[in-house]
Amino acid sequence: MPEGHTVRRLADDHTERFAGAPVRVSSPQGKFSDSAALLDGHTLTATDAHGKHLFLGFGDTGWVHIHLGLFGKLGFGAAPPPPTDTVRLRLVNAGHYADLRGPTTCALLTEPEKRAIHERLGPDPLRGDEDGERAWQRISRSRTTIAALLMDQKVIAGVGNVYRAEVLFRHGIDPYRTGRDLTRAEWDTIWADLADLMREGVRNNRIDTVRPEHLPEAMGRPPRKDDHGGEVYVYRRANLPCHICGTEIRTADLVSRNLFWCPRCQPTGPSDSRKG
DNA sequence: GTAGGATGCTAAC
DNA sequence: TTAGCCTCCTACG
Repeated sequence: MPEGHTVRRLADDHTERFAGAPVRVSSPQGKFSDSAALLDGHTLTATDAHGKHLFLGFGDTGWVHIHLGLFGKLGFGAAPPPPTDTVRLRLVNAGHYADLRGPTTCALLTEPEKRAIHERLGPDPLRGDEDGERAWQRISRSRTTIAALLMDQKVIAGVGNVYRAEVLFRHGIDPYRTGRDLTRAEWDTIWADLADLMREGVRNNRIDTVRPEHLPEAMGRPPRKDDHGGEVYVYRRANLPCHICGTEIRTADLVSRNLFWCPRCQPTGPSDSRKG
């Protein structure tokens, strides 16, 4: 269940558990066996995260590049259970194991190959090395909707379907407005808010976007349970009442992902590009 | 038991 | 624009 905050967290998890000592590396499933053999017994020397891409560095041997995709998972524990045929990559040391299942990508890369991946990704709000300027250069010239731009990893790295929906709600922005229709001030606010939300996501290992004053307790309503673990305004709340205004949350398919928004709190902008 | 969806992305048409 | 990747979980009979 990975957006950028999860991947940053996973990088830190690997550092805590495995960095600085030799690691047993295997691929019980077999699809990563050749590379695993090259890495087995080597020391984890570095980890890195950029957007939804995770990198595990093994000195001169190279970088393991992991992308979880939609359903990849990394599981940690103390003593490794008997491996099953879905475990693509297993790391083991004296006190820990990590099992990788179902990733879109698990490959051994050279340093230049890793660099090439960074170069095709947009700025990541969780990396301190950039502000939102590079993203704004693309957004301000684009006729694409802001909802689609936020999901484009070349524009901004690490935002997924939850943060996309939630950040637009938090700033009352109609998801169908185009990039070029956005003001600089609106974009700066979105970028800053994403950085805050995602940093909190790293800390808590879940996505919470509801401001304290809108929590059910503060609104005099019974506590609720969102099934993905965090408190959100609109994500996966289609046809339920908006926490703020009570209007039914709407949903639509946008670039084959489910979009959620409140039509009242996120009123249609001046150059609405909604179809149909 | 089975179908379908999911916090993602790419290659091919 | 569409199919494909590849795993887990839920909803539905």
